[in-house]
Amino acid sequence: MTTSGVASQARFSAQARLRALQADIMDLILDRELEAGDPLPTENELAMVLGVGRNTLRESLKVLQALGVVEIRHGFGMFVAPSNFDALTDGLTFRGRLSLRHKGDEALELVDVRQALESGLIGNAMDTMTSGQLAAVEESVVLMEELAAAGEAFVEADAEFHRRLFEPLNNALLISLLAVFWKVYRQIHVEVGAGAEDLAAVAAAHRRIYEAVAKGDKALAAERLNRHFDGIRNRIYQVVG
Amino acid sequence: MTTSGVASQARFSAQARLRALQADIMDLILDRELEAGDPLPTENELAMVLGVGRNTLRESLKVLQALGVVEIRHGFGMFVAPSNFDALTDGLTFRGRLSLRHKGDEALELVDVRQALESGLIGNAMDTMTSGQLAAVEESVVLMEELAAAGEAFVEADAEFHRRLFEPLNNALLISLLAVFWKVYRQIHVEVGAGAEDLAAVAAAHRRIYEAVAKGDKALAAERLNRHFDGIRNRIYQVVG
DNA sequence: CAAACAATATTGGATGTCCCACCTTCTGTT
DNA sequence: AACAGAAGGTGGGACATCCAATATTGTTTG
Repeated sequence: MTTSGVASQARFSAQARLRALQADIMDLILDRELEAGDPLPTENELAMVLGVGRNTLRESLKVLQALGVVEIRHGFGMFVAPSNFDALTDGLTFRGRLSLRHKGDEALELVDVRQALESGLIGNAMDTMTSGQLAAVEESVVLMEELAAAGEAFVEADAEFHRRLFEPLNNALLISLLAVFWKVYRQIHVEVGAGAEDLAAVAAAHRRIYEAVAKGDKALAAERLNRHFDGIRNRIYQVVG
Repeated sequence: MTTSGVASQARFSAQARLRALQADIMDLILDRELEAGDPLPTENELAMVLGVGRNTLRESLKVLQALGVVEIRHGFGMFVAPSNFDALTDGLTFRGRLSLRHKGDEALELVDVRQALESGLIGNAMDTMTSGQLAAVEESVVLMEELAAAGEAFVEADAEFHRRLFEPLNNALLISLLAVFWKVYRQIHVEVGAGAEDLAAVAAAHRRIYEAVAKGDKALAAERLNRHFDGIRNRIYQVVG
């Protein structure tokens, strides 16, 4: 039933045929019960099996690579890939930058979703957070404060803070999504050139969030996360007027 | 600074070059201040400008199409596209199906994220929900009940219920993400072949959610949404357990 | 004059072929 | 035994060529 011949004469639109080809490749992986890391047939072999030209096949393969389905290693082969959300990052970043030229709607929507995820899940994360994980969060706060005192930006420490905050949930998909939103926001932020922010104030806001988490006060932690995101949202507002 | 020559001799990895080409195309769109719906140069022209072969360019364009950045219309041209998350859907669906062959981790993670978004945002949605929107939600409930009474599955009505629930937030990105998670879950569900579920019970669960929303009780609505997702999670457990 | 039809130009869709770049593995020498 | 180099196989990339779809233009026809 699967691996339905894409090469059949069907009068599908071009886009539908491309997606059908992608589906056929994915079905082939599932049919052969390949797992992450397993090798796929060579390009020529796949093109033969699926009944399409090599260039056509490559177009689909590159899409699947971007989707994190396959990993392509030059001179070695193609393999079933572990999760990868780089593609989503790129796409959303572009959307966000494009929207900033107008009303910034998409950029704001992105912040809204990230806020919903973080403030909505902080309670769950606190439920299973170990003392070691809590210490790691504070470590990020301290690093941010040190960098702020030195007048240096702390993009990486900021990202690390949020990542560690939700590590206890043990949800790779969530971590990936948050990373995507973080990267997109950061790119937009760079684009906007908002370099004049108060580093110390940002670091302090993160410490307040940490303190609420350390106290075990879920409502307060969610509230302070919301305040943090309000600040981010305001920065975007300032740019798009 | 933008549109850096990808064709330069740099010894980047193949994947990095592909992504650089994609970035160049997106930069070109931003540099020329094109907006959604505006036409892009032809394939040949773009290949010329970016200094790559047409097949190489096409591979990048297909990726951008999958990411919802450009829209390609056979025989007409290429245009800056409106948002499109079909690609994300496909990739996540594949991941979920693949994970079901083992422990189902990714499928469960997906449900967790969807649950976090819905139960975390239901309060915000209720804040701005109009009476008309509330009526639309009930309409979906009634439809589900009718279909359940007739013994028919109500996949579409179920999806519509959740979509309408969060329409008040006016966040296209969120709606898209929820739609993605819904489709992925549905595909996994079909794959799993869990057809023997109690339609009436599912419809009743949705009515209880609606009633909590109608009463304006945010905590209760969130609680009942959580119960609903617990049921979904259990169904996945039954399959992979 | 207007509507319907047909020819054409333009654009993307697809394939085959050729050569290059990269990685692994084998093999032979030291 | 260890290292170096050769060899084979893989994906990367560029053309050239033809196919297919769409919109436009021009002609025909009522």
